[in-house]
Amino acid sequence: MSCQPIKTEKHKKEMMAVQDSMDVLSGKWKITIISSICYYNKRRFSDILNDVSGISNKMLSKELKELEINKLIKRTVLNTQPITVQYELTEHGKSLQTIINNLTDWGIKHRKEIIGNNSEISDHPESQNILAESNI
Amino acid sequence: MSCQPIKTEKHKKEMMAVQDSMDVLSGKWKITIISSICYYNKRRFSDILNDVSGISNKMLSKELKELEINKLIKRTVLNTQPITVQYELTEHGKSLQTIINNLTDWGIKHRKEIIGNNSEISDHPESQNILAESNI
DNA sequence: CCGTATCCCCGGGGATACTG
DNA sequence: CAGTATCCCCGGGGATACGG
Repeated sequence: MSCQPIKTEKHKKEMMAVQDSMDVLSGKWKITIISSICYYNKRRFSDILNDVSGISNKMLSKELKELEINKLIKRTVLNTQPITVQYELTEHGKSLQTIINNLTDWGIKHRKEIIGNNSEISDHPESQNILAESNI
Repeated sequence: MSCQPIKTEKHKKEMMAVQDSMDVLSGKWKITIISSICYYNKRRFSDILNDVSGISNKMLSKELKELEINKLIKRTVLNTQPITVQYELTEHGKSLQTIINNLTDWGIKHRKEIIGNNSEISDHPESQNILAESNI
């Protein structure tokens, strides 16, 4: 176990890196917004507003701005009447695609997992409510 | 473009899956907590408290409970004096390892990216402050 | 050591209305 | 359509103290 301190150093760096990611990606709607833009390639403000269920225009505007500052998305004003605005991932933003895909796959898997486990615990339909606040 | 509706259906499902993931993983500290447990394999309450800089015992307790309800982590009380509690990933929780690793890699990449872009914009050291609230 | 309970404050964030 | 401004409320979450 003499290698423990070295392992710990490594883990600390890994933890810091995760924190760095979360500084940019946490926030109630960021990941979902990015997913919308990612899957549709180019997406307008009002479209994202629909994609991300529950978000307000105020929050969408705010989070888009933050993502833009962090160079993850690019904002383009189109010469339409009335004006529309298009959002797309930057090259750097596109490096998140893997993560988005993983999260998508995991979401599907998780849904199955939870439903499966619940029916193991009890057959009562009411027990479905146990799944922790999955519909805030 | 007659395939557009089909594509849209697919994207909607993908978006829903991401939302499902985020229902469980969002929350100010969840991902970082999971990372700590993931990298150290088994981790005690007080250790996680140290790993996740800034978190309070109240929040750690709360988020751990939620993760446990969602079957991502397993809680074990050890017969030590005084009592200690150990957390580890469940099998289902381990399926997040890929995502954690990706987030770690991306964090490192992102840090380089932002510093790089900033020095392109300006040589002034003060411009470092532009990086959006990366140290809340 | 591992939490829970209590107090309390601030700001996240919704609803609505307005401008370019 | 895209976004900003204003108002306002509720609960997230910190600090502290205590119990098992």
